[in-house]
Formats: sequence, C-alpha cells, structure tokens
Amino acid sequence: MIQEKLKEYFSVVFEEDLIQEIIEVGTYKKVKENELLLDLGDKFDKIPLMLNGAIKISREDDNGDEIVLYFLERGDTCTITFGSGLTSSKSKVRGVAEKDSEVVFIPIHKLEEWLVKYKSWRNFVIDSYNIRLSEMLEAIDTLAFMKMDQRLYKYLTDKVKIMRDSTLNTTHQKIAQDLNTSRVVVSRLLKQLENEGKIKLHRNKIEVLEF
DNA sequence: ACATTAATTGTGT
DNA sequence: ACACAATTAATGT
Repeated sequence: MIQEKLKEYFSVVFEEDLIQEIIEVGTYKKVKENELLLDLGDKFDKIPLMLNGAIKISREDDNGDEIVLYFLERGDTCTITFGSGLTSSKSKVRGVAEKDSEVVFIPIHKLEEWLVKYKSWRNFVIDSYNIRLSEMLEAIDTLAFMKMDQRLYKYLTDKVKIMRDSTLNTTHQKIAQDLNTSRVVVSRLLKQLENEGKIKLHRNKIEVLEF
C-alpha cells in the first residue's frame, strides 16, 4: 500500500533502490486535517516526505501572532527541517495539516547517507531547497509590498490550488489569523471581492470564481 | 416544528 | 479597533 503510493509519486524522481530503502526505513502516517505535525521548539529525528495532501507552514512571534509562510504539497519535503535537523537544533516553524494527508517519515541519519549514495536524492534535496527558497521570497514580497486586499486574494487563490477545490471551507476569523490581521478587515475585503464578482460568500464557505 | 443559543458575518462610528 | 446588529447553523424539547 505504501509501496504503491511511493512508486506512484516518486518513481520518476528516485531510482528503484532508493525507493526500496524508503519503504524499509520510512514510517507511513496518515494525518488528519488540523493535526499538528511540528511545533515551535520541536526537535526532529525524522523528516517528512509528502505523499499527498497539504501542510501549512507558519511562523509565530513572541505575542503569539501567527503568519503563514507557505504550503507543502505532494512530493515536497520540509527543507527547513534539514538545516535544523542535521545540527539537531529546534524548529522555528510550525506545521499543521491543512487537509487529510499521507506522509512518510524518514529517520534523519538516513538522509546524510543517501545524500552521498543516491544522485537522485541529492538532486531532490537541492531542488526542493530551491523551491522552498523561492517560496520564501515570494512570501516576503507578499508581506512587504502587497496591500491587504491583494494578499487576501492571493491567499484565496493559492488555497484553491492547494485544495484542488474552488470552494473553501473556512471562516473569516481563520483567514484573519493566517494573514495576521483582524476579522473585520477580512470581512470587508471579502465583501469587496464579492462585489467585484471574483468570489461568492456563504457561511463557512467561500467560492472562488476567478483564479 | 419550534424556540433557544452559539457562532459567524455585516456595518456604522 | 470597537460595539452591536443581523444572519445562519446547531441543539434540545
């Protein structure tokens, strides 16, 4: 079962031997929506490899204000954890399942081993590091240069892509938390977007019409 | 089916 | 940002 899924998603990137090893040492886990996978200050001895679903990676400041950095999707791995994993320091981010997901955890000591052993693994890690970096830059740009209305719209469209569903089940309050703003602001801006015909509002639900 | 209550959303200041 | 009004969903009777 795990084997099939691993092959389905990774056989293009990884050689057969590596997939075999992953099957041997990795632990498969089903994660429920909203489950906390990784909290601030956690240290890890495992690295997650996403089979499907989505994980929200966010950051928190001293006041407990949270802000979303990016999402992990199928085939992604959390490369931030690499840095802190190898030096065995603490996590500076939080990871929460955005929807039901399936993940394979790999023990950290295997990662170094594979780094020299498998070319495909090396490429995978480097690639994913690059992707993560550019997502971070995008997140910075969004925070620094975009107005809240643009940020909100980007948040919605991003989420639609990740969820693969044009109707989002969420509340204004939750969005406000993710964007680190107040609910009232979100409500007003959402109303504005609705008037522009870009979205349709319901209770606990938002239909995104243009994306 | 109805009333009560809680949660979510809308609006004015 | 705050307060309050309006609307909707959830629950019990």
